Amino acid sequence: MPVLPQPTRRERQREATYDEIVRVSTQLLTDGAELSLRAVASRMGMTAPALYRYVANYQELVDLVAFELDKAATQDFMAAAESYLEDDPAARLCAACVAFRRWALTRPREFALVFANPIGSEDSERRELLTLSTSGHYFTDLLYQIWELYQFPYPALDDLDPIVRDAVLDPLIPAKADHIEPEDRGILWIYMRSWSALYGVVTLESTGHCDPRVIESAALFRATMLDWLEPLGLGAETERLTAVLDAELARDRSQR
Amino acid sequence: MPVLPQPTRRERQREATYDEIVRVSTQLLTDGAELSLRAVASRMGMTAPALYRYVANYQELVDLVAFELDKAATQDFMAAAESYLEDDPAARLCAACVAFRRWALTRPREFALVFANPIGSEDSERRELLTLSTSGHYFTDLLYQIWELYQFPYPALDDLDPIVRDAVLDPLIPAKADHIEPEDRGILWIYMRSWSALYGVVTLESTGHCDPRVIESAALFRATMLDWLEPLGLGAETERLTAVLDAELARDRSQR
DNA sequence: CATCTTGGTTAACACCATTCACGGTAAACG
DNA sequence: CGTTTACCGTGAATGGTGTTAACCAAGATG
Repeated sequence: MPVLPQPTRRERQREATYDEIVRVSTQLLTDGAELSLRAVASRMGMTAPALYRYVANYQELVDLVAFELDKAATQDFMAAAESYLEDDPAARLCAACVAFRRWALTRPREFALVFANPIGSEDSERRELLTLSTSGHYFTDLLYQIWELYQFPYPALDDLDPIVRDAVLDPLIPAKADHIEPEDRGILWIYMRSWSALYGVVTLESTGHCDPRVIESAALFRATMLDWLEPLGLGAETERLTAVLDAELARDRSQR
Repeated sequence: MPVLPQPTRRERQREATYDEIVRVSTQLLTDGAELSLRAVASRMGMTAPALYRYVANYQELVDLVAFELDKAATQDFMAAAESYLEDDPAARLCAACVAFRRWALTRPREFALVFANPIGSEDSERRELLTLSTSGHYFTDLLYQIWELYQFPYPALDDLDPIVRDAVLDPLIPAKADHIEPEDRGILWIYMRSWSALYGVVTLESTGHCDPRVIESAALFRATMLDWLEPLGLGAETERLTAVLDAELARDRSQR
């Protein structure tokens, strides 16, 4: 029944301006300007009310841009990871995490928009969009690859809090979980735990609620990362991965 | 030279309205309304421009309110802690952390204002205010009390990254450090590390970037807390403190 | 008493999101 | 092909925001 032959001219036009809205919005942010409907419209040579033909309200625009920023940032993370071989997911994860931190430090406004944007627990609309987060999928995937290689221990379903069990079986967070066997979903618990640790340091640093010298030295971030090597079965590779971490962090400092 | 005999009538008046501004502002927030100069002024029976006689701009008002909210929240944490004996700082820390989480979950807007409010690294004005944060002082003090009792290991100054060493010797973060001997300042490193872990979970939960069921179950928070018992020399008391944690968390659930 | 400082006012500017009534134009349909 | 309809933009208006400038009255000060 659903026939979608070819997008009609009008549909193409609509999608084009839709894309332009997102493009201009992100551009606006990276230019250091405020994100506002008026500013976006004005840059497109339109008036603000016209944008309401494309987004329901301001918040929707913000969410849209957040999604797009996340997608673009993930490309960065992937690029950083690809400095290392495909069969070395541990090194790739280290590089990706450093890239994540770098992004959070160089673009604090964008970081806050994507990762500190408050989401009401009842707001199912925005929850769904959050679930699609590209970076979340990428990081879970990296973690899964590490597990395939190193078989780090994870809790059995029965050992999990029943509510958490439901949560890992049918996750409402961004996670590429479809290809993980239900019995192995305890891996997602490890993901949440490690993610919350990484999130803590990086948010602390990005928002500046941290001694500037601690940020400069990256010591807190580094220590947190090292703490998580053992639980991910990477204890034997500590030396090698520390080198990877330090190399990536050094690249940061020289760039700044 | 500096003579301050008694505050003149005008000075008292000024301070009174100043206090009222802060009081009305926090009230506004807890009422669920937006914090705006106009709203504050209107509630005080004044006009917005008058407020500029007291605060330089909107951001300064926000910082002022953030400071005040933090102070009030700390009173909550202390009250929760006082359910346990003064000579049991470990139990008190657990209770305070749960209270911290509870506050972050019930008042996400206030939490974001205080703990996710971005602070530029060059903005020394706001940095100073941050350094005075009441909650930070309280938590460092609790941690120090635990150290006095349990003597958990901490890095020697020489083992610290030189930059971090400077940071713990002359901290730019909220920390009650004056009474800690310089050689013992490695304790502050433990503080930063444990704080960043706690901060990660709580921020994740408060902003909603987390599966709602994980929040409901408090499993992530609980696991993070338990992980930090060992490094704080509380490994032998795991059972007792787990009970404390669960009791406090249970009180949360019943209240909601 | 005259002067100056302080703390408030009103008016105005430049933004912001959002709604509504309208019009033109391009697609869709008979 | 002509007519209708749906879409996409407009301008105008509403009510909100922070912020500045000119002004003014009352209290403090010489």
